[in-house]
Amino acid sequence: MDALTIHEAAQITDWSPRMLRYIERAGLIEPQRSDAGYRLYGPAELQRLRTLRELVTRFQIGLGDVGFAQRLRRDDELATAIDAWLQAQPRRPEHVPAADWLRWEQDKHSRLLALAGVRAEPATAANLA
Amino acid sequence: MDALTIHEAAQITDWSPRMLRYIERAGLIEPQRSDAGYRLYGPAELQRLRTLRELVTRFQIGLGDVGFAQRLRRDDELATAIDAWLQAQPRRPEHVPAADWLRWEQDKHSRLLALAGVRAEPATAANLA
DNA sequence: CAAACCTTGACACGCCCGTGGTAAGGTTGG
DNA sequence: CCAACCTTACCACGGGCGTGTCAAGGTTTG
Repeated sequence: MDALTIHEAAQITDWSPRMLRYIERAGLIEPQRSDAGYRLYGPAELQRLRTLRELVTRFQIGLGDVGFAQRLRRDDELATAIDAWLQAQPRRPEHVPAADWLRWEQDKHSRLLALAGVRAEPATAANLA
Repeated sequence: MDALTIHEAAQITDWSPRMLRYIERAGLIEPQRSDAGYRLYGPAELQRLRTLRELVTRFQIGLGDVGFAQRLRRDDELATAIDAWLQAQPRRPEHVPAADWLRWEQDKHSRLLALAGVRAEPATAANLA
């Protein structure tokens, strides 16, 4: 059997079993189930779990954000509406708004991460998948 | 002067002054400032405030979600990475995952909205902008 | 058959989000 | 000049997020 149980999968992907269930509930990674209902993580799921960790730590985003991106890609009406709204940006010639937002977004975890010494490796977007 | 102060803008867009400042802090709508630093909301900002309200109430999303979409559109590396991750969906033939996620996402506000009697009008995505 | 897993559900905790309020101080206008 | 606005900076508060732990019960395995 090349499918791992939740504890095994957790151990080698550096998540907790709790978080694996949470990630499933968020609709991000839904493993197969055995006849008795046990979660079975195959190689694909394991890889996905590892890259998910990469994603959230490297860009300082939450699982909810990834879920929202998924919803964006699934719900065309939502994507179109948001796109339309964002496109109607007021002409702001030499203002730099992205930086502000980024700073605000990242302030959340800044101290925590500084303390934890988290240092994102310069992995390319391509090798993330 | 066709630019409104924060209270005036709040009143006619049905936000609170507090939320207008919050929205600005989130990098979503940043009005001009007068010499003394007063926020000045022009017609464009007012329209954007109204459609923003439409957006969040109709799709049950948060300001953080809109901000994240904005970040997605601004940060190409992030967009590429997330896209790559989402694209690597495990082949799941007859499973319907989107519904679960949607339900989970919407459970947050369901009771509140039900009580408040919020009823999204079937506005099209196009007329939202 | 007992130990060691697994399941779902619940309680807890600290921090963030959306929101309101208030205080201390600057600006505007009659 | 004073009332009525504006600014930023805080405290508060309910609910969500990310996480751990525990209980009650079913499953797998030596």
